[in-house]
Amino acid sequence: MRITSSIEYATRLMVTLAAEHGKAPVPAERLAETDNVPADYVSQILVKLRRAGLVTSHLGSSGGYSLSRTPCKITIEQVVRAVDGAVFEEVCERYDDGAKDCRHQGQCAISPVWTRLGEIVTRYFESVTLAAILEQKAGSCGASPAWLEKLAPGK
Amino acid sequence: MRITSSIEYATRLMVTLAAEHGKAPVPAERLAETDNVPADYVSQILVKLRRAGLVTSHLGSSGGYSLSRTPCKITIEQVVRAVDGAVFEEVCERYDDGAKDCRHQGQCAISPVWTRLGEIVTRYFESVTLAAILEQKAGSCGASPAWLEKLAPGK
DNA sequence: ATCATTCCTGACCTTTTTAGTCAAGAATGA
DNA sequence: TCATTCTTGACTAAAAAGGTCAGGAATGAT
Repeated sequence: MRITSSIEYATRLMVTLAAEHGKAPVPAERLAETDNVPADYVSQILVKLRRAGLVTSHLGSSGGYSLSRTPCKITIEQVVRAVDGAVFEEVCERYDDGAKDCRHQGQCAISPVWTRLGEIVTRYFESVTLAAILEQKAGSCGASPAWLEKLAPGK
Repeated sequence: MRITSSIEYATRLMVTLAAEHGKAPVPAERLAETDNVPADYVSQILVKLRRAGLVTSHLGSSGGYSLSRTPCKITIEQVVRAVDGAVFEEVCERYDDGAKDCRHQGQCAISPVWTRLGEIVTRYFESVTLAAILEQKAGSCGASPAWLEKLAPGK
């Protein structure tokens, strides 16, 4: 299981745009340099982010991209969904030719394990906003943000 | 993000073996049929599970595979690690040519997000045992097992 | 108006990973 | 002794990830 380059890159771009929020739009080319992302790839990712309504594009000279809303209102969940389509893919029926003899139906107890995992991951991603990441970066708030707090129960 | 076929298949095999725990070893071919996994693929997966010490093989006629310990002591985390090598791969440096100009070092605030996710996923997998899945399957205990309980805090 | 800037679209390519197959061989128990 | 069952490792095919490219259209600056 791993974080794809699209997700990593998209997150970098969004964090950078968050830092520039309120200022002038940032051209894709500058984002590519700043965030160390291949120039032709960055455009593709930005298109997805735009279609998802997370960023706004401005044509013409001194154009570029900017966040379409405040960094507080944008979560990693939204970023991941924008570039990958879904945070967690359904497992059911993927590994069973059609649905015949599917181990995931009726009495199967395995699929709930994956479904639950998807919920947990989604829940976590929803709890992390661009603003929180930025805050962490600036080191402006001493204490760790909520999403970095220790897990509650057992070891 | 998704569950690979290896993980899904390995889990099916382990659950089936858990159900047969204490009885005679189960041949790979029978596992393939029972769990609807390609026959030649099942052996490969079982080899990994054996090398990880999760199952024991018995040669000769009436041989086969059996769990190497009680289903209570085997977690999904162990199964995933056995077939995929790691539950969650490090993100750092994967997307930065070498380490030069790496966004993941020093002041970068993104990598902790992924690291934390890895911890959460690992923690979850560690909480799910084969015994728990089996119990759920049998419907023997009315209430949901711990790992299916509602998440604690906010919506 | 013109023109450099910047985004838009979609096709294309390469590499890596996933998923699955195959065959020869060695150990074991009946 | 021999059918059964695992062992090993190489091999292949398909899908996904990762990245490139080119032609075009919109916009703002001058």
